[in-house]
Amino acid sequence: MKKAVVHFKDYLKQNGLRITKQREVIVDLFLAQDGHLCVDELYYALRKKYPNIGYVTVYRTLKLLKDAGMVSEVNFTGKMKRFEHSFGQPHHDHFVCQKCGKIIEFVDEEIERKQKLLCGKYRFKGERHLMQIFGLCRDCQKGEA
Amino acid sequence: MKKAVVHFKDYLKQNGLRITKQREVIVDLFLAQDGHLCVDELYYALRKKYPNIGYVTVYRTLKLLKDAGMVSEVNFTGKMKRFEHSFGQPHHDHFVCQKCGKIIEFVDEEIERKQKLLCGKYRFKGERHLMQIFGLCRDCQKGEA
DNA sequence: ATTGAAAATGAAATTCATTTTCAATAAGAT
DNA sequence: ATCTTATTGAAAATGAATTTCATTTTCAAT
Repeated sequence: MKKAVVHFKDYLKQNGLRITKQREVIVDLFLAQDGHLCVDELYYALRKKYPNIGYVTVYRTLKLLKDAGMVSEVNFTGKMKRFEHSFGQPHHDHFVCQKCGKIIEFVDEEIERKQKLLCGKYRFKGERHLMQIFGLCRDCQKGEA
Repeated sequence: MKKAVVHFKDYLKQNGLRITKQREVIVDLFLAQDGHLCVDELYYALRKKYPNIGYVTVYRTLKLLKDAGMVSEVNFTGKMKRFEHSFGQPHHDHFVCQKCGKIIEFVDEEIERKQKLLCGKYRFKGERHLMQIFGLCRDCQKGEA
């Protein structure tokens, strides 16, 4: 069993919560994806295999994963929230393609450093940051020519 | 009359739209503020002087200002949208205090440069970016001691 | 293996921000 | 002043997220 799944089950046990079929199925499928899913996408993907699973249960399970520190919410467009893995992942930022909606992650040490510098300069106690670059991804640039 | 107001009136005329009492009042009050207001805050501020103004009119007028390129929407917490001046303002980013909710602007040339570099590296055609640093503002740090 | 208390589920209802609809009103061109 | 048409404001509609609640399931104690 994957580390992440073990971590989740531990979290449940330590908090007096239960391991259910639905939670197993949702977490499995979520972890198998590498993308930035919204609840809808995950829900419909789940429905294909398990037609009785409830929309709200997907919401609730994602919230659990978030509480367990395994998932983080990201808001790109102000529309639906998206969820991404954050178990053993380093901090990263995002490119957001405004044509196809694709989300591309990038890691940059200098940005992390810069954040600390800026906080010092403005006497702000920074805890986390968020950086998103909007534009056109490689594929969508081709279609523009 | 302020430059911004003139610009707005020009925009209305050029688009066959009308200059109304409500629009004047909303734009005046919005421009007089320097903060990052949400619709609610602006609406209640307006109500004090003009109790008959409608909530929806505030929404619509902010949308107009956005279309006129004078205002930009910023999403900080995923809850209500906030609106800030963008007429003759340079691009800037934000600190967001997680205790008092205060929003502090900062401008940093290096971040702008860094964005371009990253786009080159990843072959992404960046058009705009967004950077937010969450944490504690100066005042709220005091209260923590 | 059975039981029973507590947690989880799923459907429906609710909330909250935002958008649309529409009849009444007001702007501004003629 | 008149007339066309945009605008207004209230109410209804929408869309995402959350809460409620009766039913079902888990799992620890028997």
